[in-house]
Formats: sequence, structure tokens, C-alpha cells
Amino acid sequence: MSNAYNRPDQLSPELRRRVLDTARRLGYPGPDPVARSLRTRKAGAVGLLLTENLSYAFRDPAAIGFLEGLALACEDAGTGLLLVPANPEREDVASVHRAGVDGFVVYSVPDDDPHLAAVLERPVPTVVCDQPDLGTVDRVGIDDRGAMYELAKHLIDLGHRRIGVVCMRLARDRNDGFVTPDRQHAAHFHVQRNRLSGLAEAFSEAGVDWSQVPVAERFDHNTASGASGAAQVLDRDPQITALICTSDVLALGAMNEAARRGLRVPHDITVTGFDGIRAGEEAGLTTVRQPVLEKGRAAGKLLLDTNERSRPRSVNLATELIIGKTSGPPRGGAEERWFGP
Amino acid sequence: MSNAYNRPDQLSPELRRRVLDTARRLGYPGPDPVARSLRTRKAGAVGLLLTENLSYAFRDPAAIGFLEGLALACEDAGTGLLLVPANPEREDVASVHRAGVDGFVVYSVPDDDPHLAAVLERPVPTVVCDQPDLGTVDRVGIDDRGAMYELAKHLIDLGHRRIGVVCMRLARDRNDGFVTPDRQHAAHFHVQRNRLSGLAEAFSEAGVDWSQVPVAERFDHNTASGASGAAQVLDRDPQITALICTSDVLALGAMNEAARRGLRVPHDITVTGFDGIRAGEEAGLTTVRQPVLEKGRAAGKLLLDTNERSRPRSVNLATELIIGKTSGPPRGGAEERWFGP
DNA sequence: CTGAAAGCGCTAACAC
DNA sequence: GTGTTAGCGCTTTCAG
Repeated sequence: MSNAYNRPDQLSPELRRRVLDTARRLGYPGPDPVARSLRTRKAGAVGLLLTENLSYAFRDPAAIGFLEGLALACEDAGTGLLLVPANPEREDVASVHRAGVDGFVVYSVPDDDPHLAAVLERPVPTVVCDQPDLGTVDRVGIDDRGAMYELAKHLIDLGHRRIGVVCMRLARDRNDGFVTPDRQHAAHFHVQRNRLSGLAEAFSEAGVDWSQVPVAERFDHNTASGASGAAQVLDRDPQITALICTSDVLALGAMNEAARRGLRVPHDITVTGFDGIRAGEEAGLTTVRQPVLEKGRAAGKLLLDTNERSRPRSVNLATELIIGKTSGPPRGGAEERWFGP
Repeated sequence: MSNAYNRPDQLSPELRRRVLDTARRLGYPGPDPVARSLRTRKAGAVGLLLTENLSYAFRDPAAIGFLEGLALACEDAGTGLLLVPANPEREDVASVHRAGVDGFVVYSVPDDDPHLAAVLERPVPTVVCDQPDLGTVDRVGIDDRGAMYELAKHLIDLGHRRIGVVCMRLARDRNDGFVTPDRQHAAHFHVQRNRLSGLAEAFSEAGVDWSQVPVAERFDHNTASGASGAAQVLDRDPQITALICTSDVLALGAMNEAARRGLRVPHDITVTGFDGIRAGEEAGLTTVRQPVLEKGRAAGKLLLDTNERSRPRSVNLATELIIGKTSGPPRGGAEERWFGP
């Protein structure tokens, strides 16, 4: 009978039909998937750990792209994708323990997240994404630091020296305000830490005292945060010529704030983002484009690839610097220097 | 020992710690979730069936909003959400059988979808969303027909009689072209069938011969489809004064096509949508707003509500007609009638 | 092709 | 607070 359901080729079609018909008539609903999973040691699903508040994940175009790519990889493999509930407020790790999955993908959680620790204790393959390389599990990501360094170079070449930054949350606690250098170094979000450090390196090399650069952090990730972060930076130093945001969503918000203040972009101020989302493209944003969908797909492939998992693998995807129309030379910059002392 | 993991309160904290420490030292990874699920008869997850090609789902703002609402409800309940792979191309229903879940949510699949049939055979609670009321399982949706009827009334009041329609796919087969009345009636997508029938009713009442109204169907759901559908309709009858689309995404595409032809909206042509997505709002689209997030949340609540599931429940959420700036009186309409014969 | 039996790892129940 | 046991429903194996 098991054969009738699981191995149609092992018995005559006619017999198979008879068995199945009889089973249905007897009210048998088909093999119980859980019992089957226990026996075969395959859950037929992979877990996705997204610690971020779910609302933010589903409103963040980059996260959605990642999810799409991962879902695509799962669909190709005929595997389910289990969204594991992980409320960052509560430290309730039980959901990780309860997840009947063959492996985990962990996407952009703080590196001290207890859910991540719980995943790493589970005896299943794991791939972390947009996280530090743990050495023990597979990883996929991009070179956030290098990409941001390139973007900074572009701004430096344009002549920008007096800048401000708006970044996403750096740790699990809410800090809607300026960031101390200490907090930058200690940031628990790999992506943000590296983007900031790429900026710091490039501008330091250009002779800018990074410790004097205003960096505004925002816990929530939406355009309102981008606007308020930009406002805070501009209030602190109205003379800045460029506003660098660590995501396109924040940058779009910053553009709104610039418009509100009557600042023309890029004539009066340069604004840049990071991610390469659709809305940013439409706005002509200068940014770094990263292949979010491919990232999700790569994570899924890595996890589902039963092949030699000799040593943990680490994949870096390529990014592309997009020079849009929101960046230009600083006002009163190069050209006006001719009139200087 | 089971108690140490599952009932921290049934034994002294100190003993609990000792047991857990020892277990870990012995390399015990914690209770196997699958075995536990078999024993307790609880999978701790609900399945989501989204037959649409996943890429479309993740690019459709309405679907994302639904997903967010559902995920929120699951998070509140500490339940996982399993995305069940259901490629509409293949009729491979095994993934539905393999899903270890305590219930299913089925979102906007054609009513003859084999995956849906497979779900209904599983002995777990199910709620269908944006589907016909099956009478046997819970349902949540909106009054698509009534909402579209109201929208049509608005256009009729403005004076529109010569109209064209662009709609989403009506069945599982690809038909990128005009729709016959037969095909409209036989449409397998509940939502589209009802929106069209609301239109047909209102315009018929206003004396329009519905069978003469050009209705262009598009399989893919994106702005390019909206544009090409609009083009097809406008090529057929350049005299139409209003282009009614069954989704905001299609309407946004139709606006692009109108612009391409040098038609000003709403002066030269009225364009309307359905859903109330963000991008439509920003474009000032006349549309019907539906609470997509609430729909997902309601579906989750219904499924997870263990309470008296006496008879199947049916929930209709309220919609709101949004009169934007893309609808206006027809050109050469009311005001010019004064100069008529 | 059929039938019987073992056992996946756990939890609940009950006896100690 | 501890130990033992039955059995969740399946698949696999092995004997007929």
C-alpha cells in the first residue's frame, strides 16, 4: 500500500488505482506527512530565519527580492519554505527548535541574535546571508565594505569632503540618533558595520576626520526614517554637500527631506543609496546595485545542494556602482575654488 | 528529561540546567521536532498555497500585503508559515501531500487547480481566500462584484458609455487577447470573474451592450501587460473614453500607454484600477481600495482560531471606492452635448 | 506481488 | 521528582 502512494512504478497501474480507490473509500486521507518525515528523515522544507520584524521585511524591497530568489530555488527543488517566527522583542527561541526542516537560511539578523545561536545548534545544514562568515556554515553575501568604498571614492572624486550619513539600525536596541565611533565598531549588523567601515576608510584616506562626520542611525527602515535621519544630520551641519544613506529606502526618504527644505538634488546636495531597488532606479538614485534575487537563489542552491559539503563555502556576489542623477559636484566646490583666496 | 525541555516549570531550575548541560555535553541536539510533531499531532506550522508563479506573487503588491498579514497572524500565534511549492505548470501535487502542517491557507488560485483539490482532501482545517465560497471550508474575501459595480457607477455618472477593459488571466491557459463572453462566464479565477460581472451588470443597466465592450486579457500581471492590454483595446476602438483595469498594476501600465499615445488622463481618457496599492495612490489612481493586509491577517486568525469551528465561516472585508484624479467626464461628453443636433 | 515486523524519536501516562 | 512503557503512522526490509 505504501508502494501505491510512493512508487507508482513498482506495481501495475490497475492495481494501484484499485488500492487508492479503496483507501479513499475507507476514508484514508493519504500518508501522514509528519510520520513519513520521521521515518525518512526528510522534512521536505527549509527554514528561513528573518529576525527583523516581519512587517519591515515585507516592506523592504531588498528583503522581498531575497525571499523571491530563495522561494524560486525551493520551488525548483520541490521543497517547502518555512518562515520561522522570530520576534526580535521576545527571546523565544522555541520556534527554532520546533521547526521541522532539513536546513536553515538565516538572513540579515544581528550576529548576537539568540535565534541565530539556536539555529547553529540544530544538527542541520545552514547558510547565513548578509552575515559575517562564521567559518562553520555556508555563507552568501556581497562585499559591502568594498562596494561602499567605491561609492565613497566616486563622491570624493566629485569633490565632496563635508558629508553626513544615515544608516539603518546597528544593534538590537533602538537608537534613533547619532552614532558614536564605538557603536559603529561594535555594530551587530554585519552589513551596516561593513558599509560604514568602507565609508570611513575612503574618507579617512581623503583626509576627512571620520570621527567628525555626523552619522544618524534609525531603527525603523522606511522612507520616514530616511527623512528624519537626513533632517537630523542637516540640522547638525547645514554645510554638508553629500548625504550618504546605507540603503535606497533611506535615501528616498532623504530626498524627500531635501525637497522639503528646498534643496535641489544634486545641485545643492548629493544623495546616495545602496541596494539598487526599483523605486531608487526610477528616482535616478546614485547607488550600489546588488543582486538581491540572486542572493536568495544562491542561498537556496547552497543549502539544497547535497553535493560534497566538504568545507563550508563562502560566496560573494558581484555588485555594481550606479551613477545616477542624484550625485554631482558639491555646490561651491571645485569650480568656485578659482575664486578662493 | 522530556520535561527539562518542554516543561521548565515542572522541575527545579537547577536540575533543569544540569540535565540540559549533560545532554549538550553528550552531543544531544535537543528533541527532534518531527518526532515531536508526530507524537503531539501538531506541526506548529500552517501551509500557504499560492499557485501563481512565485515570481508574480512576490512582485504583486497586493499578494505581498496579504502575505505580510498572514505572516503577522502566524507570528502572533508562534506558528510557522510554510510556503508550499505549487508550480502551476506541472500538476505535481506531491508537495501538498508532503507538507507537515496543521492547516492550509489557499490564496487566489483558479478554482479548478489540482493543488487546491489536493488541499481539500487533506484532513486539516483550510481557509480559502479570494476564492468562491465552497461551503465546506472557511473563506475570507471581499465583495469584488459589488465593489466593481460601484466603481462602474461612478464612471457611468461621469457620462462614460464607450469603454474598454483590461483584466488579469481568467484561466490556467494563456490567452493574451480579447475575451469572449463565454470565457468571461467560465473564468476560473473567482476575483476576475466577479469584477467583470460587476462591470457587466452596471454598464448593462446603463444601456451599454456589454457584448460589444472590448475586454483584453493578460496572463502576466505587471505594468507591461497593462500597457499592451490598453494598446490592444485602444487599437480596436480609439473612441473609448474610459479604460477600466481589474488591478492597479494593470492600470499603471495602461497610464503609461496612454501617455505614450499622447492621451492626457483624465482629460482625454479615464483610467481606473483595483486594489489600492501604494504606487497607485501616488499616481492618484481612481480605484477600489481593499484591505490586503487585513485579509491575510483574517485568514490566519480564522485558521488558527481553535474555537468552535461549528460551521464554515465566511468573512467579507469592506472596500472603499477611491476617486482619484485619473477619472473625469468623457471628452466631448456632457458639456459638449449642448451643441448636438 | 503480498504480509509481517522493526523501529524512526518523541511524549504522555502511569507507577514508583 | 524519577523510570518505564506504549504507541503516534510511516517506510523499509525480508520472507513468502
